[in-house]
Amino acid sequence: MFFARREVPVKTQRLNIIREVLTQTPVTSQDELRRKLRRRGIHVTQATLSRDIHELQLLKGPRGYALPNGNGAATAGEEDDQPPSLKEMMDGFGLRAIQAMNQVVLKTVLGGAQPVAAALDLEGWPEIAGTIAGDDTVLIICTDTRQAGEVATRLRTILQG
Amino acid sequence: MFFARREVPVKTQRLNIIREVLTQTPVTSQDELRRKLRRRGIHVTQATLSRDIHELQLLKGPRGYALPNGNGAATAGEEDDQPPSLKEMMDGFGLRAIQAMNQVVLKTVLGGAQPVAAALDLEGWPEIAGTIAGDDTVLIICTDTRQAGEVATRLRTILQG
DNA sequence: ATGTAGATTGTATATTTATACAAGCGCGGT
DNA sequence: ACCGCGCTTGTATAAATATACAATCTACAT
Repeated sequence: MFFARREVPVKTQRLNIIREVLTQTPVTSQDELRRKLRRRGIHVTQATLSRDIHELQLLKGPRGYALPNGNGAATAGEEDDQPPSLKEMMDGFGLRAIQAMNQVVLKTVLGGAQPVAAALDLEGWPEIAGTIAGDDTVLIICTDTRQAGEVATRLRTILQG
Repeated sequence: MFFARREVPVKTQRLNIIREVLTQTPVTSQDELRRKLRRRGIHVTQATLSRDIHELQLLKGPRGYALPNGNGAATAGEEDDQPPSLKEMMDGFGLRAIQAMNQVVLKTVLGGAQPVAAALDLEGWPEIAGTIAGDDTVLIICTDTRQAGEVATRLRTILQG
């Protein structure tokens, strides 16, 4: 018995073929995928496919497995999209916070409003009913004036830390 | 024993809350979702959630369940024209309405704010002075606090019916 | 009221997916 | 050579998800 020279990691090759199969035919279970791969000469178990699917970050919906959105290309890429922390965003973009009745107007660098608002939403502060972001201004709506004062203070603290 | 009057399909309400929960915290299993709903007073079994998830066409990826991409509203339904009704928009995108003084903050699915605001403008409710839409938030400005309360209530009714 | 059809849900279970564990392989250092 | 380390995989099984079936419940017509 001898083995063919291994120029390419078998696994990588298999991952590529999996993606190809998915663009061609719908696949609704790992076992179905296993059978389809077998027809192409690739013989692995369901367990391996489970791991492959996880690695490819495939999504499973009612129509079966699908490639991750858009940027499907980057294979081995592994940077986590950690939700950006509010502090980071504020340090990077935030300028100042001004209270106005039950609202707080947060000025940012041009283009910074959207990301700051997103980070703020993610924090889910209870005082905040919602935010709306323009280009360099985030409007923060609080349920009442007192809460707005609270929020403004806290934002200023972050701005200075 | 008597039953509360059923003004609203319990199911629709639950579906809305599921979507909201998903925008706030990651959910990696149906049982986890079940526990999170229970904290909000909704008590159903895993089997029901499995069916709900299928109906919402949620996607499951390595990070857990996620809302369907962008145009999540358009179901298998074919006909789409006419003036988009507010109800349709709310069913498709709306999450919840929070009153804040003379304003109402309406949270929506990401990308849903613009269409919902447009539909709202089209209705021309007299209590509403104007609306501003971001990505997932519509800010509704009313002429006074009382009117805002009225609007918030009506929006919630639509969300549940 | 009574009946019927369609929805909705829970229970129990089948199906599907994830993973703990151990075996095998390839590679580099000793 | 041998050892050890990291990576990959299969087996067996745990965990998660989907579904058949039956019980209600709702709406609507009789």
